[in-house]
Amino acid sequence: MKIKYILEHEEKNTKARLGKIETNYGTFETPMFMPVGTEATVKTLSVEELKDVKAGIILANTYHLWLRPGEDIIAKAGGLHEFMKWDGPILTDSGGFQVFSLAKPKDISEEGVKFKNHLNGDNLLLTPEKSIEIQNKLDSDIAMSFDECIGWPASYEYCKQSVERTLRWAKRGKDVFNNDRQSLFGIVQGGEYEDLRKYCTEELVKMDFDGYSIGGTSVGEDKPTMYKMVRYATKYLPQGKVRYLMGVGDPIDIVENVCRGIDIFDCVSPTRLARHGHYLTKFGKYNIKNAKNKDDFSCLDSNCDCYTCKKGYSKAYIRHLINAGETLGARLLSIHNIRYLIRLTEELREAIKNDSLLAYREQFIKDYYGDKGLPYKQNLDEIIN
RNA sequence: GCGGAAUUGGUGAAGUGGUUAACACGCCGGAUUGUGGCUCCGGUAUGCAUGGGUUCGAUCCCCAUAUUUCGCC
Repeated sequence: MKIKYILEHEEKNTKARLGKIETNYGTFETPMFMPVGTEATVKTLSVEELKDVKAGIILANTYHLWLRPGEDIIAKAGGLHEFMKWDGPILTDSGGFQVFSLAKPKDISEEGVKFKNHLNGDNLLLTPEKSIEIQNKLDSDIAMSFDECIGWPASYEYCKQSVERTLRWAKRGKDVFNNDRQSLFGIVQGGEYEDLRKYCTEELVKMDFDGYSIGGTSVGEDKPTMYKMVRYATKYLPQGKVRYLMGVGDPIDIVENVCRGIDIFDCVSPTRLARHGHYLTKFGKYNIKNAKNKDDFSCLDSNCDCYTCKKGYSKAYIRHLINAGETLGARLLSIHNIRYLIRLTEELREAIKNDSLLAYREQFIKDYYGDKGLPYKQNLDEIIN
């Protein structure tokens, strides 16, 4: 079956929504943070650990799995769930972000995008049809349309033609889509221009996707710009379908965008930060490598319910592991960071349920930024109206 | 005991008779957003073994001392 989004409650004072999504591999509540497992693994975590941090769904990457080990191997294994032994929901990204991060403008054409396989130098062409075909074989629960993710800033003219292309690519992908057990999302592009975001959203809605996501964010723009881009899309999206904001995972961005009507987020940050020795807490982001942690035998965050903190692994020990390049360090911090972000969405759900999201947001900012205050000018108007 | 060579920051080391002593590692900070997994960006010797001397000026030249190291007896 396709996924089913059930809207349970709309927060009274903001655009936030409480809901749940039913899939073939279980139901999860939204808003939800989705850890990234590019190579069919959330880096350093076992599936038991993923369950333990209460991940409702994870993301895997079409581009990477296409190159290695190849979608046919995964299909032969019985699909991605069976291959990686994860029995929860999976969303596959289409490769659209690699258009932004790996391909050069000259490699992008109407047909698709040329890539160079870094493993053996092969020239590869990824097209909307190919991306969908791969995702159909991977058998994830949610497939993403192949879009053109552009950087920021981008001119109106470039965004406009890019939106048109993304819409044509969305249509081409939808036409060849062939997997009853899988759902397909459209991706809203349009840069920072409201009329383009609106147009793109409305055209995608006409095509009737199973859910919608917002792309082209966290590509270098400032926060207020990102929040506007989000609002330009959520304004025109149907209430009965799920909204997924791609690539966003700074804690404040999760809070702000939940307020603007987003249901799902994904981001590499908790695992990448972990590998580089950073950890998140209610009171901000910290660097475990700082010399002051050398003999600090307290845990990362005494209020945290993650395995790392409950077990009582100390800052001094984790600092040592990170400095020594031991993978357990990255793993303990990844568990902590992912749990932090998922717990953040749990708290947001609770606040939505109680219609107290604005107060929660206020307190979050106070705790996380302290005396420094918000690093940007807030616009409450956007959240409320 | 005799003779040679060496001595530059936490480490390995470049280097020059004349403003800021290269580079690398480490260390100390910071960055990281639909992940091309050890990446990127900063900072980090007021001093070149010690004491004398030559010189307008010495880390660089000379002498002595110390230490290390090699060879010979």
